Amino acid sequence: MPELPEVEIIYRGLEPHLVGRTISRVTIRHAKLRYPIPAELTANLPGQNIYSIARRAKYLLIQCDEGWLILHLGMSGSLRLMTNASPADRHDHFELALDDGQHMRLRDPRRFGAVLWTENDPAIHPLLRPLGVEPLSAAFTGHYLHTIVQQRTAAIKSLLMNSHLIAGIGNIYANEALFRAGVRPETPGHHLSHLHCEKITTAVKETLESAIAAGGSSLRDFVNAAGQPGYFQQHYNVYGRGQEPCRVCATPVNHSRQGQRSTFYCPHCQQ
DNA sequence: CTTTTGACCTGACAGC
DNA sequence: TGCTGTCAGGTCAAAA
Repeated sequence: MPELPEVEIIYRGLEPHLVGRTISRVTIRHAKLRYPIPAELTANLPGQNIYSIARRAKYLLIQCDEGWLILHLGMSGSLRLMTNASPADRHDHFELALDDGQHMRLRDPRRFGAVLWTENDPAIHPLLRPLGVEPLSAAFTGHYLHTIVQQRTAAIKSLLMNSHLIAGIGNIYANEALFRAGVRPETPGHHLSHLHCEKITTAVKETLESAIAAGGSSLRDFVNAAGQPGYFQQHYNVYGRGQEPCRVCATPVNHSRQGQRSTFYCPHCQQ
């Protein structure tokens, strides 16, 4: 479920509750996620203080005394904080108990998520080091996008979703951003002009920022939420709207498949 | 090097 | 009520 805006909201929601706390207990119920959860966390994390939290792409980074806990929610992961720990569900795989009695619980039915540990700077972790630019950072400019797509034949949607180029744009927001930019998802990278790239970077930032802003309103309920901020009741322009009329021009939205991912676009608004 | 495909998992839903 | 097939918000490794 989590795309970048949701991970950002989770990060903001967790931050005030975790920073400054001490980990009192670690429970691993099912270690087989995308990578095995390191068994030694159970012994090594308790007693460590939490200094800071950060987000990089869709990874959540929790800085402790002796290293960093790296979390990824995959396709179906969710995190929630609770004061009174209810009995664990069969998909509740990992849990941190804090010194103030709160519990942070990871649920992930499909188990594509990850819980990792590193004692080094997470930026050089093998999974994070190859990541490209953060789409919301000042480094993600039309000029930058143009330089990377210029010599590539792959579809712009695939390029936007390539985390080694731009980190953290998932299927929903790739579709939505390209609608906002007025660019067809299957356009080969090297067909895009500098102006196209300016429009796309602006559209990516605006789309992500508005989703985060919409999610911000549910932030207040984060602790009590059932761990499912959902997609903030986003109303999408094209994603999931195959055959439905475009909100701008009423042309039926086209639904196709690129790679093995669903692609949606308005044949009139996106040329 | 770039691009595409397969794999990892479970659950929800449509259709028979 | 099953059963089967398809699809789902991610992303790495291997193949082409």
